[in-house]
Amino acid sequence: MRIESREKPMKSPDIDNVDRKILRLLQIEGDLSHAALAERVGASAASCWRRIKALEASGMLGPTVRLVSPESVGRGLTVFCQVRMKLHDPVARSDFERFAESHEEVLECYSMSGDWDYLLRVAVADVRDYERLLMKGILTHHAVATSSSHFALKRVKYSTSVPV
Amino acid sequence: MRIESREKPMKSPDIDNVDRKILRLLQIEGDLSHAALAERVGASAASCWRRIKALEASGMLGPTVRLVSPESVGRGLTVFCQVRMKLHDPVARSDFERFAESHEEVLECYSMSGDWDYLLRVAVADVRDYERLLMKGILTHHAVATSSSHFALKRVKYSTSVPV
DNA sequence: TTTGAAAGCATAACTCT
DNA sequence: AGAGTTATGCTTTCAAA
Repeated sequence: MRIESREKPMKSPDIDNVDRKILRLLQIEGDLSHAALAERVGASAASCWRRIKALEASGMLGPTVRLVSPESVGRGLTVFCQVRMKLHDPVARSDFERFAESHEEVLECYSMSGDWDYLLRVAVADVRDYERLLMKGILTHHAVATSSSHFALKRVKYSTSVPV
Repeated sequence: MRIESREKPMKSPDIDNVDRKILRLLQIEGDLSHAALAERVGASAASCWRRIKALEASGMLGPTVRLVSPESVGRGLTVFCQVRMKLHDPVARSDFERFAESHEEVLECYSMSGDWDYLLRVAVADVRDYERLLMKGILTHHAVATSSSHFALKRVKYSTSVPV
């Protein structure tokens, strides 16, 4: 077997253009019927149904969710919080990760390279609300050393659909 | 009229606990039938149907989407890119914002307070892929001065459901 | 082996009392 | 709020590529 370095390395295993169209469409309009889907991708409804099942089984196609606008529901302030840990052992880390998991106002949490250990995206009502989370939650967590908060002035783009 | 400062300032206008339950459930399971919903929130299916229509009309309840896992589809690398502008006039800003809008690999873009003007979350295949976007896209944009990239090692939490 | 057309069955959406 | 009506989508079967 030779060492290979292709030009186009392959996007993903077992996925053709029809599958790709299905994924693209369902990421935008999750409640499309099989018939409507079939019409748009150029296949039969039954075929679409089978493909969807396969995509679900393979783990590519995830859950159906409805999006709600944070502002309209009183969560108009998004804050990014960089966190540096004082303890780096696995149990401290997983303890902090459980903290992030269990708090519904933190919508995203990433373990990061670089100067900061974690980056959180938080949706709160206002700065008062955020102050509470920071003081009584993040900064008092036994494993965190320090944090830095950055406030969003405007949400320019928010998309849940990853390119396929 | 007196100046008031309530303890519990009101979560949102015209929304009761049943609506809240509906929003919570639909954010997790967007394809729940009205009947299933009715059973879980303690109301009739018809009532749920009416409430959903009202929530949609009010703009609280947004589109239905299906989530796909970025890794399974070859977009496993998440990068946060902080951008500082060299031009701050409205047309330069909106020009950059249109740039973000039009590039499907940038999933989120926020106008930020503090040292950086924008924060982008980008989903790419690998660092080579990111380098292309950075060099041929972001850094060569006429309105940006500089940028700083931060790579996610692991996605600890990703939720699309805002607390209600 | 995978696809498309068709048919029956089940269930959900919407209306009316 | 409840049942009934219409419509839609789900699922299987069969035939063909």
